[in-house]
Amino acid sequence: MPKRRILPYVLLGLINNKGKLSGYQISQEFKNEVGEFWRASHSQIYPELARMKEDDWVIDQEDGKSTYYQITDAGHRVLRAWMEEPLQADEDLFSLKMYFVLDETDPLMKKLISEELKINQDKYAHLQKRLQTVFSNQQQIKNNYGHYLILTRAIEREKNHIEWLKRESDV
Amino acid sequence: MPKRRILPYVLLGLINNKGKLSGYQISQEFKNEVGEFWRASHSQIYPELARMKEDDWVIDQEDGKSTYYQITDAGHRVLRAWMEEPLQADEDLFSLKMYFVLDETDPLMKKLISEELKINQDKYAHLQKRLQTVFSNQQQIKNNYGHYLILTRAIEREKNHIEWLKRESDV
DNA sequence: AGTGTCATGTAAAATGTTACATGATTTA
DNA sequence: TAAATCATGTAACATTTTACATGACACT
Repeated sequence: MPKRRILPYVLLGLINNKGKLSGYQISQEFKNEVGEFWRASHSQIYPELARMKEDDWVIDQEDGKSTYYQITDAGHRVLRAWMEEPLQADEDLFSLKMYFVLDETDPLMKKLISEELKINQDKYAHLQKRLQTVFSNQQQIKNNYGHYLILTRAIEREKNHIEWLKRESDV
Repeated sequence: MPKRRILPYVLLGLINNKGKLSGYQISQEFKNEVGEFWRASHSQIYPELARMKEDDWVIDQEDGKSTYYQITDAGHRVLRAWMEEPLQADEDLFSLKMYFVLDETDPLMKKLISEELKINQDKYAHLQKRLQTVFSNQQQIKNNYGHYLILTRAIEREKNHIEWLKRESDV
């Protein structure tokens, strides 16, 4: 199975979040929070926007200086379908998809949190087991201290993330 | 400036960590912790190992079944030089480089921690400022709740990471 | 007049993924 | 004996980055 592309959905999500955006504005958006999860250069953005227009996911309007893109109904459906695809452990799309949820009462919010919680609880258990098997004595810690540090740190980070997810799912 | 490749250093680091590894073993290593920070398919690994052998970063020895690679003195110097390059805010190589530090007393350990601390303190301050500017009233939170959530979460995550780094730098 | 930013686009190069291939060995 | 895993390699395809290009406009 070929790996699904992410870029078009990111562009769609950004355009949807802001109402309308030009290619240049999108490239600037990647300097903000969304850039933590996904980045794209302008040489990817402009051709991608053209493809999305071809597919009628967006419509464009020029104002002489810039070309602005707005999402269509078809684009909305495509974006929504992507956002509702279940999270996969190896894709790490939680924050990105969450970023595109606008309304606090959208049930997708709770769905994303519970899926992410499940994934992270499994990951936490896995890391705990790894710690036991890889570092069963002091000598192994001493000889691979960096590995030990990042593994214990990963466990702490997962624990922290799980606590936050639980807090949020109870709101 | 062309972006430096990471893959050869990862392979070098893994080989150095384990003493000797075959291409297949390296591909299996990516299922473990290091896979959190970097991944490569076997179709990347084998040609890359061949290139590294060409450059005398590694030497190979076949045992009929597998080809094992060991790091050379030249390879050691290349790996060390890469590990000692200062961390950059946009590269996120802290955990990966840390993973390749074997000895608890290696001064590189403290260096990496202090560089990462500096980067993350700046990032923390930046995120705090973003929160103030982007979400200055309740309405903005309500209309972009996902963005608000991941931003506040990012701040908490940075805070947690900074605390851990401070704890480790005092050890 | 020169630098920086806005704004868009294409081309070339590098990098990465998936598919195609093969053969040995191990396990059920 | 069939399926799974070990083990390596190449080819085709997809994606991303960097470089090349252009022109307007604002600021100093």
